[in-house]
Amino acid sequence: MKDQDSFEYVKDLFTEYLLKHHHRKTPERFAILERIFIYEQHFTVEMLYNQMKDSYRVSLATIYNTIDLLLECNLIVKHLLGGQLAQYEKVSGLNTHHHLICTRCGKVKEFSDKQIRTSIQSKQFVHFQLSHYSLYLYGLCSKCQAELKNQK
Amino acid sequence: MKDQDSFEYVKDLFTEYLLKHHHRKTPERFAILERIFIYEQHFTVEMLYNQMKDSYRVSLATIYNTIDLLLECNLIVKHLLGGQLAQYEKVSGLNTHHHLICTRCGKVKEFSDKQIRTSIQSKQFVHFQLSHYSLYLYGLCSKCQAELKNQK
DNA sequence: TTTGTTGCAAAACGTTTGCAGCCTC
DNA sequence: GAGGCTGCAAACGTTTTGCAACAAA
Repeated sequence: MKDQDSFEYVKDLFTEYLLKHHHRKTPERFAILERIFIYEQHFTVEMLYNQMKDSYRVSLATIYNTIDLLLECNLIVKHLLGGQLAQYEKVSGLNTHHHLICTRCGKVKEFSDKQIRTSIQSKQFVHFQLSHYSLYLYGLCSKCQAELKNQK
Repeated sequence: MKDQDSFEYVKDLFTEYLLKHHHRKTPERFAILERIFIYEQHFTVEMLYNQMKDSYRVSLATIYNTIDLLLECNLIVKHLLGGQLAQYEKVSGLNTHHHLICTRCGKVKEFSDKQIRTSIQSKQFVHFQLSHYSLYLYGLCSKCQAELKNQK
């Protein structure tokens, strides 16, 4: 059995999805998927575009196209955190985490809390079929707290 | 003591913020604030711009400017839910709610759950000063569930 | 009087779209 | 061979910016 976070496993899932929905298995799509699964942190389309120049050059249109497919099959999630660009993140197995976002410098930090996870996941909805969720906590990071203090 | 959700109360808070930060108390800013606090649901800049034509015409630049100020003093919150436009919402007192978002039709519904609220609000952070948070649950609304079923 | 704010229009920005040619299937 | 996919560039729509005129302090 393959490791659920390995590229091979994810590649299989994506292949299966493409076949099922009669989409084509193009080399561009797999090159993009491969690059995405290297990121440990959030990534943007711009990062992907610039950093793939050396390995397998693809157009922005293709990147957006592929990202849509990956979102549809839940291999990545999209975060709109207020900056210019949308941020994306690979979905890695079981550990859903939450986000701390500094409203001053925009820095994003992840954390995980079992009690919060449980309270959300145990919630039952009558008319809603939950697939995933995002929790964003806004506030000031330690650095910005210190800087604001010094300004006074 | 004024009702915490009344326009007069909110106006006072905004005035105080403007004075404290040496911003000017312009009629445009209060006209925008007044219109915003009529909305019971989310609103967009476009809605604000079109609907203020009759009462007090302001430019888009001024609307964006004022919205930034209202965000800074936590009288409204911003939601980036994936559509073209950013959505905003007035902050009304104590009842923080959460959002159910249909990934197919984009419809947004609110709900509130005490256990979820408590688990989030009781969380302590060492290096982070929490100001507010947003929880978005993605999935399929009942209508889209039915429509997908019929397609098969 | 000073200078922050406004309205207007142009610019900027990420993202989407149209289209001819290519390459899966 | 049919038609989905790609790259390119133009288009799109929201948001930001520059600037002269205005008005709050």
